[in-house]
Amino acid sequence: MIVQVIVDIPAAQVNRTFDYQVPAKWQSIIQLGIRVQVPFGRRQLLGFVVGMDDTTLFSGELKEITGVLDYVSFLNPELIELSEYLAGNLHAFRISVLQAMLPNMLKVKYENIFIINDLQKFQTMTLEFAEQLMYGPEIEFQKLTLEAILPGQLIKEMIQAEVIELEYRVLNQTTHKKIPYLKPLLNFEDMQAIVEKQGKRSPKQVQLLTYYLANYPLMWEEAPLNEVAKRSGVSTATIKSVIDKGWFERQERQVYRDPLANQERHSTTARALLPEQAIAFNAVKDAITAERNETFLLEGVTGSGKTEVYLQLMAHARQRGEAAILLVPEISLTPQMVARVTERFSTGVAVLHSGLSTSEKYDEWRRIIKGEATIVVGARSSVFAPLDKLGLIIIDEEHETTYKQADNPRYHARDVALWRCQYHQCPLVLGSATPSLETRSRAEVGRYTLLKMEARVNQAPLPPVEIIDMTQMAVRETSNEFSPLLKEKIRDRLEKKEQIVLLLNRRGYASYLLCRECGYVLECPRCDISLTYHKHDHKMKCHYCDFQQNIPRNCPQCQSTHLRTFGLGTQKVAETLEELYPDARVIRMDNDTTRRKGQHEKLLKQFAEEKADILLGTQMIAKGLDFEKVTLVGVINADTSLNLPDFRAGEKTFQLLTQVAGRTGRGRFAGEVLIQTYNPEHYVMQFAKQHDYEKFFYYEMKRRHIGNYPPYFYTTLISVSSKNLANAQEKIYEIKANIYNQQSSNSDLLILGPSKGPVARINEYYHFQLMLKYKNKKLVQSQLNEILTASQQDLQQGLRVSIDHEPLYFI
DNA sequence: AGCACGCCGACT
DNA sequence: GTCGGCGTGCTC
Repeated sequence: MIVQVIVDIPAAQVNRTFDYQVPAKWQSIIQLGIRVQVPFGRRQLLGFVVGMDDTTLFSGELKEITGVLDYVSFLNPELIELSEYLAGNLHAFRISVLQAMLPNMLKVKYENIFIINDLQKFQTMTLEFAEQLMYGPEIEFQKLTLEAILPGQLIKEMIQAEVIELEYRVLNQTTHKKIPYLKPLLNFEDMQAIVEKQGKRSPKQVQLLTYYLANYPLMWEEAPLNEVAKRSGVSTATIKSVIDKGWFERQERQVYRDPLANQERHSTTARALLPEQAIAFNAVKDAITAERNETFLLEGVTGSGKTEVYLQLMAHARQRGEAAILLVPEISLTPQMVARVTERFSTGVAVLHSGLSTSEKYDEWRRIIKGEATIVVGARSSVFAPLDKLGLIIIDEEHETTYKQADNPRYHARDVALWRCQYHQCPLVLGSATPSLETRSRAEVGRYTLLKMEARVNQAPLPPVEIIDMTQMAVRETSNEFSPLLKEKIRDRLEKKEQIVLLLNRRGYASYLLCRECGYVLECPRCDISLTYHKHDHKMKCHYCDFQQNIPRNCPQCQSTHLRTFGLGTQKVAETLEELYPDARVIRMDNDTTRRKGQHEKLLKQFAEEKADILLGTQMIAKGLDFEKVTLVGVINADTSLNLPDFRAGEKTFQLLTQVAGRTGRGRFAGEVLIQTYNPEHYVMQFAKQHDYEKFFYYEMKRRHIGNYPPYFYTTLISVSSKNLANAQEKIYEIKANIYNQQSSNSDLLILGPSKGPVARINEYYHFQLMLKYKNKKLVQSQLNEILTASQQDLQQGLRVSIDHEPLYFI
């Protein structure tokens, strides 16, 4: 028996399968997708079985697999095929893709250990190092430890003399939670006899037996030990003594770590659908029933009830015995959101999000593998859930950039979903109030089916939006974050005891330290970017590397003491709010205040319970939250993200403004939105004011068309970085020249750059990049693969080359 | 990624 | 003469 294995080394040279022989003892448990231990060179490595073809082209002698790590495969044939497709498409290594598909717990650790075969000889040979060696009870040493203490020569000698031997270990990290169970070994009569005989002696033990007798035959099969103790009112110590007496037996049972164990569940039933909801529901439902691979764009304004449609669609898939995946952005994966799903489906729901521990995630994955969960809700990586019979995938807030992984493999969950739905011949639903231009344009040309929902469930109109021209304000006041109108409205809501949401658009904005004498701006010594002021620990920090320093007293350039922080931060605005409204209770939400796990949730809960009047925050407050007492939304600075050198700046700003505007007017109270901007005439502001996504779409499409940008062109960003500026620069020109030569006949290819990265130097690495815009994917594909293969040698010269398809950030 | 093999300079 | 530097190439 021969299998094809992908080994656990992310490098171009081994980015292919290697054939191995399977020893007879494992032939019955080997299956596709299983993890195995294989000898590779003189090491032992983890590998994934991705093929079971009994023939080999290898001319040498095949080695044998040396271990099997799983008894069930976590990858079905579909996912193995998908990994191949993704690796080729994303210019990533197959092993990286496979790892990205699986919960982290399936990653292994490696240990290189020197085993001592002959302790006596070892001790004599290493006598002069005895003190540092500290021979322990086990006669093993970590490879690195021993090498640090002993000279290489001596180690070599000992290996030669077989005094010590190097062993390569692969350590599986999977653990399974077990809980103790208790099972009586006595029958009813025996137990009765004991109770009578014991009389008043050991009353607690008698109490336990009496409990069993009274409840016969309940719990006479093995039952959870803690449960028995609780119900019978005895301690675990008592139980231990009856086990010792041989009356009972302690057993262990594997259980899943259930992250939702302590949550109360009320069941909900399907709500009646509005006409538009019903049309959307039926369209997708028909596709599910017909097993048709069709992609739908569900374009619904905030509050139009998309979630209800999702729930009913998933219920329909389940009714047919099919599984469904619902992807939501990590930030929207709140307990409320999760509860909404779990309450509708009492069982068989797996929830995957970053709040879970590695082992909890692993257990959720196992439930999916075993078919115990057929509804999967989660963030980006849940798109890989190993469901065998998929009936539907839904991506909520499909325009969100978090669906694209920022580091290798840079997959986009939307593309993965498209592939999987095609494989399963089932529909894909993309939901958003502000779809990405890529998606919306595909709906425009009929590749996706457009379903619109313009009516809101609560019948309330969308809140009126007012644009405030801040250019007038700038001259008049020094503290100009708040326009008079916004100040007045805030005061009004505070008086009415209503709530306020304030958005500080900080993308592309940071507070920096500036010398008022000479204009010097404090910069990171490792990156070409200014340091950001952090108030709570009073330090200047770099947002690209981890550099931080105290605030200097004097200007490093002119020694003047007139240093001042500039720029708008949430802390600063919070202070201003305090000055303006001393009685208002403000909750601040940004990266600093929500970094700790669970903090995000906690702050939102406080606001929901009306323990605060104002919620001030960055983008993270724009999503999902739904508080009916919020009657005013203020955007303090709408334009910071507008002027970024990014062709998606307009799209992202529009999405942000629309989203945050949707935070009000959700309840019985009418809401209102104020947007402060220095670009009041900008089309983004105007369309946001009208809540008109459609008009925005057509306008933005024209701009993209003129600029040859997506969705009219594919884009790929090639970046080179090195500590040596000249090397990086040389390499990027070389890549450009190569592409230029080989693609001379490709008239649809545009090459932009090379240019310095938006931040030219990050952590001592100089960045250069090249943007490719093209229409024919196939023509460019092979070229990019060549670059990836060549990057192996480049790496040895300290050059990092990376390829990013459809980049979302230009960094 | 590691590790071995291999080919040139500075020492016992 | 040998030890050891790290350049090149292979791993079923």
